[in-house]
Amino acid sequence: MDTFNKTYNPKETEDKIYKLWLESGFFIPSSATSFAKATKVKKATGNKPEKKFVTCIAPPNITGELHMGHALEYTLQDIIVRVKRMQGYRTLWLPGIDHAGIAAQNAVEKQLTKENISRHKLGREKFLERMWQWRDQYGNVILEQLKKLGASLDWTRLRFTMDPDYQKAVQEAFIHYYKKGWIYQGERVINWCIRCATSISDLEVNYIPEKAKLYYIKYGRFTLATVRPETKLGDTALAVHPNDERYKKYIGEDLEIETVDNDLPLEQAAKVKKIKIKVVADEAVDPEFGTGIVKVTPAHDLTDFEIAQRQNLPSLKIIDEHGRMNENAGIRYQGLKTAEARERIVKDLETLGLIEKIDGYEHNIARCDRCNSVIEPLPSKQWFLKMKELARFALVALRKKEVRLHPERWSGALEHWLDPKNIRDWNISRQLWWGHRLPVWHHEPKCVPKPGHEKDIDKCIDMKVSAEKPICEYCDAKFMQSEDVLDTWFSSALWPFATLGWPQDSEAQPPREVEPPKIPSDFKEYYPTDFITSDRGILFLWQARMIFSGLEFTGKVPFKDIYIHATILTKDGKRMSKSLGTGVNPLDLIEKYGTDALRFGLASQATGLQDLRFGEDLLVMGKKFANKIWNITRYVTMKSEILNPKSETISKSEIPIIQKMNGVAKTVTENIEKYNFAEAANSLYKFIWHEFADKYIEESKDQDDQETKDTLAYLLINSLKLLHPFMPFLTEEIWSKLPIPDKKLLLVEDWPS
RNA sequence: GGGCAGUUAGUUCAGUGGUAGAACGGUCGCCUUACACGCGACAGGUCGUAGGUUCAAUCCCUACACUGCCCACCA
Repeated sequence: MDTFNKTYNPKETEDKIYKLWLESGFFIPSSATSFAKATKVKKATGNKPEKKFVTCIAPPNITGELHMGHALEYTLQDIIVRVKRMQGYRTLWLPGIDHAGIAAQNAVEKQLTKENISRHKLGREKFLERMWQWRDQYGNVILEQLKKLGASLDWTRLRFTMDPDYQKAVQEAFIHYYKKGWIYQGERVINWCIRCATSISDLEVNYIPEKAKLYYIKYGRFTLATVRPETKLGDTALAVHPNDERYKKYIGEDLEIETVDNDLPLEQAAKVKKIKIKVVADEAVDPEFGTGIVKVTPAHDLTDFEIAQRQNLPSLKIIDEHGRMNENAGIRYQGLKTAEARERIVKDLETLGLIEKIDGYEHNIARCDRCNSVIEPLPSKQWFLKMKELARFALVALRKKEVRLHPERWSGALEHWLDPKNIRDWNISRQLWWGHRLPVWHHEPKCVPKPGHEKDIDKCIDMKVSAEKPICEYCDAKFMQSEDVLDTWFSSALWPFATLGWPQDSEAQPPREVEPPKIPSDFKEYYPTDFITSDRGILFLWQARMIFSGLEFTGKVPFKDIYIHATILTKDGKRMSKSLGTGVNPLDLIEKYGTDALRFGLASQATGLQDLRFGEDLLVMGKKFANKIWNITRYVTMKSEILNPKSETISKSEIPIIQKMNGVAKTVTENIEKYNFAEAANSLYKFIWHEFADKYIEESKDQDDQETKDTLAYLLINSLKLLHPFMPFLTEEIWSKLPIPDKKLLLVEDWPS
């Protein structure tokens, strides 16, 4: 009786098989290994300590939907996980999602805009309700899509970065750093996104080349060039290079210059006002650029801010958080947006003859990574994490090869970023509502001591950092929690251990009076992890920060190997983007070709390159290959009614095709271990199609002896095993139909070695 | 400005110090009892440019060009 149709049909197979896996419980590490132990014939490895393999997922955002980058990433990770599981490791792959602070908040704000509501109108509490609604509605979409991909994740351990336990871990981390003196609050010039109305870190700024005008403005006897004339109103000095012979004699002088009188209202014609401005010397000035003189606007430029700190210059803030000129800009410009103010001031300066010339100029504009608005550097009170020590820890671990990057070249990039010479303190506070609120509490309003405590007013502290809401002991007033939330990446940085129960389950926990019930601790059991893979785009944002966080909080690197996979581009080498219409939806491809074809196609292109130009011909190949295997099975099962998997004599025989098969098994294993997925996939393809099918099957057609039948069975069984990590659905489906006595799921079969 | 990667058949990519490979596509012939999502065959490349090392270079070295990415940001 033929239980096989002529062609393989992924649609009838995939959901059914995934359900079978879930019901088996074998994605849960303990059940997979205990099952294997119970059923396996005792091997030489029987007495050795159990091997573990843990891999760390890059949790997708709650705004996420599966894209090609995910498809590649999770396919490769699943390949590793499935191989390890078959090799008998106790294998954990823990799924989860990230709350994605700014990205998720922007998504919900967009939704609100459509309803004509602003988040401020709604209020923080109501807005957060909407956020949680969003999380419930869309948060798990991508996880469902991961199942379509066949990812063998332990769903009983699903985590979210805002779970109650996770929130505690984040608080613990913040308080720890604070107590160490590594977290501080400071008024500094930071990157401010006008639209998102929050500060952002250096890594969240994109510099995009744009055409602008370079204005040459007269400053007394000098002329200097700027692209932002409106910041002239915030100038507190002029700076030159200390060794610039042209200007040496003016250093330290108070220079009288003519400028526009900004105390006159706009309605009146522009008038000249004379002011004095100091000339300072600073290394940061490039004598070659423009006229070699820089106007210093400490409040609205990062470099100028640093010059001002070195030279002890005052700072004058003239632009507010909404990107408008404030009262310090004078009544003439107050309230104008920066772009309007620029136009206006240029007009005024021209009227007064203070503009020498205007050139075309191309320079880099800072834009928000999340919403593409122009970034306004602003002085702002923010929280920072000192990076010097943390970066040094990570650097040492990298140099000692406690963490390895694959391909190795990425290690250099990471080391460069972590170099104490380059690293800057991390701005970890955000003026958002969605996220982990800082465990920082302010005494508001001011303390009014209760009777008997009048003398203690000096002891009262304005601010406390703690997990619990403090109450003032002198006035009984409750403290108010900081409005700010933490940068999403602060919590993501704790992912590898916070998901495993840190800090509750770790040694770091303070002694308890009553011993808690003994429950197996995931942290003790599964930390540190072995492997993580991700896109190169978050190497600094995420991997770097996980490394130093892991070292700081657990004393161990969070993973041993980082595999940086290729970025998927269109066939023309363009970025895949939904908004540009160049994106490809993996779910459409699964619909058209089947998951296994997608997985195999992607894996066979996963070389060490940094880009992967994606075309559907790969999937055509994968689909044809899936069908080929299906039909090989049909042939083999027609030839013998029962397949004997325990063909010890066959595996050791001199038959050339068997030798080749064993060689391929070795090649595949080695290449997967080296993350040469393409090589592994292609050697399998070549062997199965061109050796097994084209040659051996053709030759076997004239044979009917037992050795031939056993050989066919051996080749098929081992091909299916080796192929399973790449094409799990197809191979499991075939396995379920094979006439093999006492079989279990292919998922937990022994890996050919 | 600094760093990294790539440049091989129509396309996407392998590859090796000594006659250049795969997949997809193309052309021709085959419904051969596992598979037409197949079988058999064919066509198609002075391996980015210019030097150098070598008996010999697509592969090693140097420079250049182009493409892409990352870091820094210069007013």
